[in-house]
Amino acid sequence: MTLWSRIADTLRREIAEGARPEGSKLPTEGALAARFGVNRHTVRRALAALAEDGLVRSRRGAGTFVAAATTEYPLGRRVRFRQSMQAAGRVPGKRFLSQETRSATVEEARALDLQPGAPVHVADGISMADGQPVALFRSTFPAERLPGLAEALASEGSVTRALAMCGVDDYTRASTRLIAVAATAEEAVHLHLGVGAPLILSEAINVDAEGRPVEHGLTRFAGERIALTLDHA
Amino acid sequence: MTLWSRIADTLRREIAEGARPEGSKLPTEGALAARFGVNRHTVRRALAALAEDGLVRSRRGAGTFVAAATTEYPLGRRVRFRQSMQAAGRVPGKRFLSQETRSATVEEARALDLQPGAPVHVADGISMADGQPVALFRSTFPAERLPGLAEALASEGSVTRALAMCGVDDYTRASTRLIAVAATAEEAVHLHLGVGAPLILSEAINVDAEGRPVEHGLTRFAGERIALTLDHA
DNA sequence: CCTCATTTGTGCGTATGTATC
DNA sequence: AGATACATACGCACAAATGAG
Repeated sequence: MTLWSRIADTLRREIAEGARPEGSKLPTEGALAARFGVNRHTVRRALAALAEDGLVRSRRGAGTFVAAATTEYPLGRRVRFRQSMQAAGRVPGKRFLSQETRSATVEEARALDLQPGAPVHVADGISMADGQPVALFRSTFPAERLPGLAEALASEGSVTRALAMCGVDDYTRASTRLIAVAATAEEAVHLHLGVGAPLILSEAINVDAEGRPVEHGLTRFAGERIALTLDHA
Repeated sequence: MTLWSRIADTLRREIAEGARPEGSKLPTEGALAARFGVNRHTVRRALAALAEDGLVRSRRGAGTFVAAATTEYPLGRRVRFRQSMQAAGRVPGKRFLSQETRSATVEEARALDLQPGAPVHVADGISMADGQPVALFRSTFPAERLPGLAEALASEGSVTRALAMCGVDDYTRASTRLIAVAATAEEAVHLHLGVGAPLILSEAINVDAEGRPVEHGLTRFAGERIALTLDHA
């Protein structure tokens, strides 16, 4: 219909067809204006529409870039990052930022059903999809119940496999709480987002087959790169 | 910071404080430009930001109007329209459009775990908040397991109470699937929306305490009047 | 470290189209 | 039919952030 919507559709198709891969830089607004024979404002209107759909992201002084497609992440009683990413056709990745064993805070003790001050093992890290960071996590485990977990986490790089090595063959999610928060400066750096970008903060408790808590997970998802889906089956 | 964001914030607060009630018409773009001493384009940028947040809606030739506040509707294992609306400070309402008992389609039979062709009771209706339509629903029940449901629905006007009269004291949601659709002409009429308005189509299965399906719900929410929230605690 | 060209973001002025009342 | 009001589009100018050198 309108000029700007035709331009937006043209760019949309170029992105969908793969001619403009994820992360690639679009031509400058001026160049696009010349290509389509319109004013720069008209191009900007088209780019605003694409940005609203989450297809592109612009950075002042740098340019406009094709955003990564959002990955579907189902939330349910069985939540496995690795499997979910593979099901979504992405290559999962994980990097640990730090690990430590210390006394539990009041909140951690309550979440894990421990005595206050009991030892817990805490791991911080980044979850990635196709090499791009999509979430920051902090996992807290009851240290006394899971001896050798620190080494297992480091060697396996997988929560599921590390827990299996500590005798926890299976675990399920008991609860999930979701709130929206703005990215802090540190979070923004790790997730390659701007400060204040919307994050989904997920607080989860995973329990073993007997219902005893084995992990307290605090995950901050990059809201625009991950779509959470609910399936309480 | 910017001119347009300051103008947007000013208008946002006027709306939040109730100085500009729902449905009221904002001053014309020209009038706002004069009031803030800026160009009309700057006012348009501010109004675009408000429209993106869903706070206002503009109609060419008519003006810009304050949109009705969205109602929060939590989705989880226990989903009760009446209670959720009351919790959100709204007066819930329900109107049945039609009811019939017939043979189940293939999809309905699979959803309710019935033999194809088994009798089902189907109720169509409108859900309202503060007298305004917010959703169209179609509930399908296994007729053989719930004798007398039709009369119960008609007399009680509540799914929860009607099921209770049929011996289902409690039910929980087993699964929810959400997709976005455009409103058909008929849906638009019932929901007081334009044709093509975005709807959220929710397909849900509710089960009794033993896990047997008791209701298959197909609900079309007016996307701009209801915000679905997920909290499966 | 600083400079500087590049690129997006903001803002104003103007004109025309088009739906609404 | 006419006035009003929003939608689109062009042109110009400057600010602010980026990134290369």
